[in-house]
Amino acid sequence: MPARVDDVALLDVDPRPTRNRRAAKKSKTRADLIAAAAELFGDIGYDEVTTTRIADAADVSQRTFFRYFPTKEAVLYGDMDETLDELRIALERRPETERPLEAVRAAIVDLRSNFERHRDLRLLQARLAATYPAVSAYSRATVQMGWEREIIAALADRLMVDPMEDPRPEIIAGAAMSAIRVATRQWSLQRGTPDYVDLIDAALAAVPSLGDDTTT
Amino acid sequence: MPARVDDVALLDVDPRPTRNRRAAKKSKTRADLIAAAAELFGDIGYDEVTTTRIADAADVSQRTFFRYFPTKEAVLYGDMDETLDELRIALERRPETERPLEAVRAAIVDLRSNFERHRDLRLLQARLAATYPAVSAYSRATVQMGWEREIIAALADRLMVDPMEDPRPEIIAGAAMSAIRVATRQWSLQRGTPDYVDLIDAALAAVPSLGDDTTT
DNA sequence: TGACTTTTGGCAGCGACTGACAGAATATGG
DNA sequence: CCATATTCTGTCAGTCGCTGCCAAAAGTCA
Repeated sequence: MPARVDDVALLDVDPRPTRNRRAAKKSKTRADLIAAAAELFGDIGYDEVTTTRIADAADVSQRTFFRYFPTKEAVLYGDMDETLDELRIALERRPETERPLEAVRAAIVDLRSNFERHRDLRLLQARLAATYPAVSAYSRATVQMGWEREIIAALADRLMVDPMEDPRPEIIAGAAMSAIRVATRQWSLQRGTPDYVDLIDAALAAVPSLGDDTTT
Repeated sequence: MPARVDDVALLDVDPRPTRNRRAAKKSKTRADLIAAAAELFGDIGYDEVTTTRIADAADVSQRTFFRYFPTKEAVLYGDMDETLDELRIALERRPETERPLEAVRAAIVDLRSNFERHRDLRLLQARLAATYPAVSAYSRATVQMGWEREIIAALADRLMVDPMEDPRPEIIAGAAMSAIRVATRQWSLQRGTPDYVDLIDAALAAVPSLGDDTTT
């Protein structure tokens, strides 16, 4: 009696208000929206999918969609906040003795588990960014800028300088982001066959002595 | 009789179809839109001005506005195509013997006349980009990406490499763009008092040996 | 259970942007 | 100078992303 399974599941739901059903429901809705969006974007394309359609697929109203994500682009990069948190932590963990660029490189290698966790989503993001100008623009202006901000903050701390005055943190971060962009493009074009982290690692290795304190 | 002046001006208009009245009218409309937009943006703000309002101020319909500019942001950066052309030419003029980053630096110094020509517009762009996320995003995703593309193409030519394979052109370009961004921010915050080109020059000087062929 | 807070849906609306079409302006050949 | 072909413009109607508002539903806590 397979129907039983559902019954049990239904009965399993505590009819009494559980302490944080709200939080659970919210994160479920959020995950549903991200999943629905990813599937629709993958199947149909980015411009071709409306926010209403995504909301319908996740069984919420369009109004609710915009309570969870500020823009249509944001739902495609639903992993961003989490990833930036991990990047920040990875950067903080690097020993002070490391040279700036080496610290960035090592921190990104530490994100390997994140990359694997979101592998399919990353491939989709890269593919859509290569196809749709709106996605490309969002990636540059919001996602990559987010990464850059974290890197700049970490490097400014390390070098003990004000990043508004000393251009070096932003320059190193810009070079690193360029390397990451190249690696991501190569990875996407090869549909994820080479290891992503290895590609980034190799691209970052092409950044020369940049960031040595000896240049001060 | 000051009225005469107008009469003469009116009579001066050749009633016969001049060979390129169209082209003249088009460039006038374009210039009018840019000027009207700049004034409104400067007085009221970016989000606060609608495209219809800009079109009205330039005495055209909103539909016509969008025949001249693909987006509202584009009219604020109406000098972009012209500037990118000048940047490309300046890069091509650099002798092959120059090291990559030095060529970029020198090419940008050569744009001094462009910067002076569009000084007020540049200050406005920088100010609005610091205030309105939409402008900031457009600046990053479209304007700065345009500069970067030119620099990458020039460096790839110089180094005789495929920029899709070798990450160095994009890395050097990314570092240079970061330096330019820092300089632009400083220039904008100081309301244009220090010379813009000098600031960029100084920021670019902070980019270390990056781009030496010796790193190959 | 009942009062309180948070989340949701529906609606109405704004503004950026687009396709279609008809009329005005302009270029071109005779 | 005129007729004709070409290009540009305004108008209109429509789509879509996104927002404020309010009332209903769901969840929390005593």
